[in-house]
Amino acid sequence: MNELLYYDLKNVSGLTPGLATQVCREIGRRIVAGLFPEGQFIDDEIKLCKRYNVSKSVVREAVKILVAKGLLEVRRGNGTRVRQRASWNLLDDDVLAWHQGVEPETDFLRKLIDVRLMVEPNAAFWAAGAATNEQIKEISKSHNDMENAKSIQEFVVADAKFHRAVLRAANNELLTAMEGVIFSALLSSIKITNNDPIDNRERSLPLHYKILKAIETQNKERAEFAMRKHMADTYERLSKLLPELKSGVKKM
Amino acid sequence: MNELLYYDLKNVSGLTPGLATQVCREIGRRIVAGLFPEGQFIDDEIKLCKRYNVSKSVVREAVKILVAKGLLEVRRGNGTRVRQRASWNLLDDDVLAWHQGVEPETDFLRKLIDVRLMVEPNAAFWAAGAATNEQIKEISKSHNDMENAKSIQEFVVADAKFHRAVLRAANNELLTAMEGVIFSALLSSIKITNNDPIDNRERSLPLHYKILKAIETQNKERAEFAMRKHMADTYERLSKLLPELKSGVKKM
DNA sequence: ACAATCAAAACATCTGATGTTTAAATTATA
DNA sequence: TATAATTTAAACATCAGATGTTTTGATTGT
Repeated sequence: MNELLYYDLKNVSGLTPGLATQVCREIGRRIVAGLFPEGQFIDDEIKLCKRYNVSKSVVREAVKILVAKGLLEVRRGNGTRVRQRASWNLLDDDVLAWHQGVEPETDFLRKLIDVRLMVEPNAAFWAAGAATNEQIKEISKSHNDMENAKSIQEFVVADAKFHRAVLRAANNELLTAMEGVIFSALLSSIKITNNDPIDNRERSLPLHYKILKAIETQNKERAEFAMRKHMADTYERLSKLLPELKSGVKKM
Repeated sequence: MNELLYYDLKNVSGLTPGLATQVCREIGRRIVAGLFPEGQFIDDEIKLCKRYNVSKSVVREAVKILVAKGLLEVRRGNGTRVRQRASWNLLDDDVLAWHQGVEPETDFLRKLIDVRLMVEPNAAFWAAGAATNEQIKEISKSHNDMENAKSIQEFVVADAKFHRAVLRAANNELLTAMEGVIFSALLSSIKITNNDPIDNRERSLPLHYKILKAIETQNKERAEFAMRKHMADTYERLSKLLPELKSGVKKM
């Protein structure tokens, strides 16, 4: 399970979470894992206190967080129930992180990649037009880290940081707020390609290099095209291992 | 301020929010309005209790929610500070709603529209391929409501619901999770075009009709094109009133 | 100067009391 | 019997205050 890696990328590994956060994650993971049918009531506050050995205030804070993320709905005097998945804040970092604990669902992975396909080529386009030297350096550094990675995990982390750097370079904070989608898609993908005989690095490194160069030379169209090419390649590689993935995908 | 309208669209107007939610919104609005420089400490729990006349547990729950939305960062023994804007969950419904209370910032509106431009044409494309009869009916109904709207507000609400219906019809819950971006962009736009002599309805209704028809006839490419056309038109109309808007926009 | 100690500020957690709301069970009535 | 009013139990909401832990910075001693 790559949830921890996800949190690493988010730089939240440093601070020790309080009890409320811990309980929140515990419950959140269960919900995302699909242990509760939509609309089902969860245990009441008192039972949750006993189950997790914490006081009522801790439970209440944990529940409030989950309500804020759209996973729970509290009705006074009635109880607390799990909201339908369509109401979840699926772009929330925690919610995406909790998906990492579940067996990668092909359908969800496809949706993640579809969103990447919508967002990232455009992000590359704008990055080529707007990136600062600082931001280009960040992209370049990540590319370097990909080349020098000594393990699959190191490679994935560098890969994620590369794409995050491109997103950030587009200078649109709404795009930056979507970086979780990329992390989630990458971490899910790696579970599948891990055992792939084809070398992930050999194939994707040159594609990343083209993206980097296009952004460095401020060639917007080429940056967009290179990113789209890379996405398509990712899609294709995954589809070979997961034939179900291909349905409904827009072709280049 | 259209924050209330935003919440209406989200169907959260029904349930009365508890004190924690109220305090959370109060503080959240101030943060989004930019009343605190990034990194600034907010009042400590005790002061917040006094200021809002609530108990400590209420304040703590409110703060926990704001932490969950990325607006605040709590450090034990130290204090609670406002995180940098780049860390906010800008796609969170509340965070977007709170933006409605602020004077519409041209720069942020441009970013909102840029994201719409990335997402919605693709959503229309997929909707044309995957929409159920139920979903098409929803789109059609919204289009009807746009035609019959008796006030600007009614028109905007119907417009928002049209676009939401298209998003939902794409059958990708990650896209649905972005509907807030559309609401926010629409509500901000209306503040600008409200005084526009050009009739908003006359110009955008036929464009919406084309989108609807393309989805009904399952013509993906045409649906995408029609949506892109509509977005471009919106952009153009806004740009006439706000010349600053045009910078960095990708042309069709 | 430098290091160890101490104290104040601020958040974290626990406990238990009391208020409100909801839904369901009960009772009263037509 | 069917319906309306009432009561009650369950569950969340809020408050108050006690105690613990962490951080920062001031104090103190070498």
